[in-house]
Amino acid sequence: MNIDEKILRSFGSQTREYDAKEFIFREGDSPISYYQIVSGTVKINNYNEDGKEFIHNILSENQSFGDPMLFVQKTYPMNAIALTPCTIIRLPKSDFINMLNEYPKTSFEMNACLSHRLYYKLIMMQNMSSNNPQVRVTGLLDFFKSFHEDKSRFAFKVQLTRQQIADLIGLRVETVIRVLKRMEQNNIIKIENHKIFY
DNA sequence: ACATTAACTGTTA
DNA sequence: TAACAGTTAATGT
Repeated sequence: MNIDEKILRSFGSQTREYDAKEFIFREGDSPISYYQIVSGTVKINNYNEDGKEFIHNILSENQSFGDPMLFVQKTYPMNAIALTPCTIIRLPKSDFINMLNEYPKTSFEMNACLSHRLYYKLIMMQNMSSNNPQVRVTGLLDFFKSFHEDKSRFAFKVQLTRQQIADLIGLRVETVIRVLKRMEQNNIIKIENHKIFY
């Protein structure tokens, strides 16, 4: 979701800076705001019982996060953590609701955005239930490429580390490296000085 | 700090 | 039992 900053400001949004590694919200917190990234990257994650991290998503500029929680009376089931120093616009929940009421266009776009996420969540779930690691990696790359304009082959430069890819699909780095190497051999991706093109 | 390789272990198709 | 993901550890960029 990307809402015009002017509109957000006119409904009372505040801009705030976050340091790298700073929590923006934690599991169990009550949702109080709409969050939209102006600059920097944010990860949405969980830690399982033995402390292993699972990353749900990694977001960058012009993307929002946590917004589904503004429509249900629940606490966050995940954390949002700044990966890099970030500038983030925050719009309080009640003001966000006002905005949706007064600008039906933003409300409609919100629907489209949530639908896109729901669609890819489903696709990712199907891919994740595969024990074939290449299916999982490819599914993840498809998801991140879906935000990219140029759909042609090798046009998308993946901005994730091998470790982040592993944490996003529940595999080990070594496995991710092995799979990526095989995918390069099969001409599915291109690797240029460690950077992945899909 | 991130990526790669190698050698080994355990699981499973 | 051969393949292959995870583990550990060392090494490379």
